[in-house]
Amino acid sequence: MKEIISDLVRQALKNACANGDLDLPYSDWFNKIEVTKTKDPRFGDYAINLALLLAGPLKQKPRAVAEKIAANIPKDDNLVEKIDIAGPGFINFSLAKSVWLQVVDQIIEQKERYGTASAKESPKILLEFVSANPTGPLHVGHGRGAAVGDTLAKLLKAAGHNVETEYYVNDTGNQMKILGRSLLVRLRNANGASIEMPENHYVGDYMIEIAERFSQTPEAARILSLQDESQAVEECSRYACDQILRGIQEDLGFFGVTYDNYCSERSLHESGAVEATLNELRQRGKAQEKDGALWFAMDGDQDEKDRVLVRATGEPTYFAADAAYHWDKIQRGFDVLIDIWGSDHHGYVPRVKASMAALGADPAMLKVLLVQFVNLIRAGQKISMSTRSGEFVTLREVLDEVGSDAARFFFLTKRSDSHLDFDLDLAKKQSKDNPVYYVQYAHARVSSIFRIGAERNIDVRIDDADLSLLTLPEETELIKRLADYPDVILESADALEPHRITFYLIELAEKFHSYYHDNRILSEEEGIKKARLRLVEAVRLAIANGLGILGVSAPERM
RNA sequence: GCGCCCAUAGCUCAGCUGGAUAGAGCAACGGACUUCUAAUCCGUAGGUCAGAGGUUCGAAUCCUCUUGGGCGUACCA
Repeated sequence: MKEIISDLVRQALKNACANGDLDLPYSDWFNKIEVTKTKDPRFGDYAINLALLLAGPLKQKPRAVAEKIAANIPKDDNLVEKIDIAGPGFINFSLAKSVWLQVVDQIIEQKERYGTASAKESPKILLEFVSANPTGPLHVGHGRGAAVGDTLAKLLKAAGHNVETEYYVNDTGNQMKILGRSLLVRLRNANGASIEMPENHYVGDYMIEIAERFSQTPEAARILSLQDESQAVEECSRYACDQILRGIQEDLGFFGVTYDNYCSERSLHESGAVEATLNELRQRGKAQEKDGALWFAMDGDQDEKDRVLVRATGEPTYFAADAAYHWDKIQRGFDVLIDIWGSDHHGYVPRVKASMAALGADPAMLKVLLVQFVNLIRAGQKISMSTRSGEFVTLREVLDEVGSDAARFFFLTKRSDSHLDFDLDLAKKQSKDNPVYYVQYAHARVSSIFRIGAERNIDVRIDDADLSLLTLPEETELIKRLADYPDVILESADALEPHRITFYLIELAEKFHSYYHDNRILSEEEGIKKARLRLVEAVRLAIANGLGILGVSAPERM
């Protein structure tokens, strides 16, 4: 919808330049046309502030500039009902009624495609999220990352972007060794030994289950008889990692999250990608030996200090693998890399960007979304969580309690960069307090109107509806909100802020519930009935599409 | 110490990338069910946008400082 306005203004600028009304200092003003929705209906539907921006460079009064722009806007009564100049120099547009009515037709025609932009060829985006270490089950914090990531992927696709999703599996390194040793100890103890679990090892219940399952395989017996301790640890590690990763995938599947690709850290080592990256850094003079280790040389103020790539023991650090991983992403042909990380990793961002710069890539390619922690609230109290003691609430537990729909929706009720209080009691509540039900209920209500109508042998076909019968102000208002949907998709995709969809849906549902309450859809009057049915069907489609992006179901009845 | 993020109604949060008189929802108070689902709706009240400067036509939004929270600051991942 905003595109319509900006097209008009672009045309107006062109005309004004041609006829000498305006002497534009820069041609790129054409791109500075920013159309905003107005807050107050007195200011029309949309507004531009271009005259205020141009006033300075043109050395003219904003209102005078506005007059000149407005005078050059092509007249089209089917499009624009009214143009006003207001306040310090805003140009306000009121669109013609017919434009709004067409929105309804458009939604009915496009159905699930409404709000989606046509696919673009480039840039290629790689979206990496969750990537939790396969050392234990996902906890709620990962759940938030999963909800944000998966929704963002759907959102970017809807906005026409070319995006792939990926999970990076840290299946090597110290933590994997500790994991393997944790399993080996359990295995041996299950076979009569009584070894104490070393400090900082994985003691969670899930490890007991894995050990029990493992001990029933012939593999376990073979490993127990191995003389080579490190090989036994290695094999245990692989088994545990495999089992845990499978569990993670199961939980994610239950949460409606799937990936286009999994990338294994071990494979980066085995394929020589890590070594190649280190060599490249050496050649470029960005990696130097010191104190027996290989250090990454940080340029200027990229990061606080140099970082180790290869330990004195000869083992590469996580950073080395991650530098290789991001380099690998670039070589796979991706133009934009989006990583979603827990906010506790924020200090890591400059490091990875520096590694990209050192390899000759543009660090701006990488956009890191930091997702803040989740506090679980029950009965008004925070549930304390600490990873160290193993006292964390798993994603699965939350899903089992509140369901995937409520969980996904709740994770997206806040911007990802602020802390989220997740109220378990609220998420289960079936009332207006709970925004998930509120939005889903709007969808179910529309569905039920059609269902009931059909049951009562009422003609509920909407193909021949005459929308001009929609004369109530709240009907126009509802349509205007529907018309916002494509803009919301584009803008939230652009800002990488999926939570905007959530808020949009709540507002749309509010408008619908209010309209529904005051007006009978299955009206006695045939024409009005059809027009209203067509309108609410459009509402239903918009809600279904929005919920689809959130990965939340749109039930026919509740 | 240094760095990153955050601070908006009693509570939980929006605020469309610097625009016009800062908005919702809870909670509080007062109303609406013979009707297509009351899992809903309508109304009232609630603010020094943490504080102080600065930038400009214009600031919750940008810059500096202060205060108060979260996180980070490993040859861990």
